[in-house]
Amino acid sequence: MELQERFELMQAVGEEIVEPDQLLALLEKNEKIIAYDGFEPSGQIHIAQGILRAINVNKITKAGVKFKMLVADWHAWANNKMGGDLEKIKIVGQYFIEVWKAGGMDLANVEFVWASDLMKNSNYWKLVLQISKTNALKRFVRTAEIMGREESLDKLTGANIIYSCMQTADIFMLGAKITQLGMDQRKVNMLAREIGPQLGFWKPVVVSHHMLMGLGQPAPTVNSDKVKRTIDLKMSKSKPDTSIFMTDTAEDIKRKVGKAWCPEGQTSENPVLEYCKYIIFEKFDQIIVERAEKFGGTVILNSYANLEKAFAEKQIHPLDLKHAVAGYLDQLLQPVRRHFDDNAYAHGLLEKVKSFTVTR
RNA sequence: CCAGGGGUGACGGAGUGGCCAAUCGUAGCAGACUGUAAAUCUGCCGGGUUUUCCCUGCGGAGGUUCGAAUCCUCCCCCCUGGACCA
Repeated sequence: MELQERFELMQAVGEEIVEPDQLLALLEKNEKIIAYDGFEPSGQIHIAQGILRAINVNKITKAGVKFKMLVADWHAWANNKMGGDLEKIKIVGQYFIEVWKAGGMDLANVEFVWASDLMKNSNYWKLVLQISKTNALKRFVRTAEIMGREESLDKLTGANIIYSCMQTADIFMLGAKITQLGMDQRKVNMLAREIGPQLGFWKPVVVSHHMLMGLGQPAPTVNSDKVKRTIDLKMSKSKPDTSIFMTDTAEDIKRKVGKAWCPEGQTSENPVLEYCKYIIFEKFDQIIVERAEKFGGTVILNSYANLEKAFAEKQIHPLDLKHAVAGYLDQLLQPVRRHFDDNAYAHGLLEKVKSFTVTR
């Protein structure tokens, strides 16, 4: 594949790339490149981590980059997920892997890595310590948003500081020249760029993907910072009715999409349109919106741009669009549901995960 | 370790011996209204399938009292300042 084409695939993934010319240089070397993303097993997995993650991984592996999916069990433990119960976290991690395997990800160049295995290497903890020594405590505190935490000395624990150092160490232990996580993870990735060379490693290229927004009404805009806003809006499993889980039933999807925030004619911060753009048009060539004759009959939109234009001009009513979106999402989730129905191992995992209480 | 302040339901935050399952706000849920959602209005919002009924309950364990979220004792945790350590 041509260099330019590979670069464009990466650009399609990166809402922000630091820095593009360094990415280009990296691709140009034509050596084996590893990109990674990490996940705290913290409850049910939603479509942003499932479908969107698969779409992006597929682009990256298509560009000739190997992808490592880090199951961050110890990180989740440090961050007190699943009540801080490592055994539960590991079960959730196994469930995550089952979802990914069934969720349309091309696995040929994907490797699943458990954090608890990664850190069996004693160099891991040596590196964590080295990293922790590079900066004043304050600097690590400022990365709190990667854990979904406030930058508050009262609320963070020592484990949260270790977490930041671990996540930085992960990059180098995995050999990741590209960190390909969500926009909410940029602070640690930036830290890694800064201290990688100091510790004799490389400066990873940070390719941050878009964060899918939740279905609920967006909070009023408090700060103008774009990254903060993204994080405010992002889909969160702690609000179950504003995120669609990978194993939701058709009824769940209908209900959740039906309740979604979707002002007529408004194209910004509109989750229903956003899912069309980032998911449905990535998977289908067109969206068929079925409508009663009195509302104009069925229409076919063959690109997101056309849909957005029609919606802005109020030619497409939110309710009709919602029906269509729910249908397409349901189609995409069918194989996952089927896997969890047919496979006894996967089914058992899901039942367990559903029985666990999610903690923030 | 010492002194002072504090721990209340998903969160914020009242209540300081009976009228407290616990004011109020937010979130959540249900309904009404809009061809969606939102806004607005109404109801619910610890559990028991209805209840003027029962159970659980205000950090934990005991105690005083006819009666405790409210008083006492011990313990745990958090905050502020200090001591100790360096």
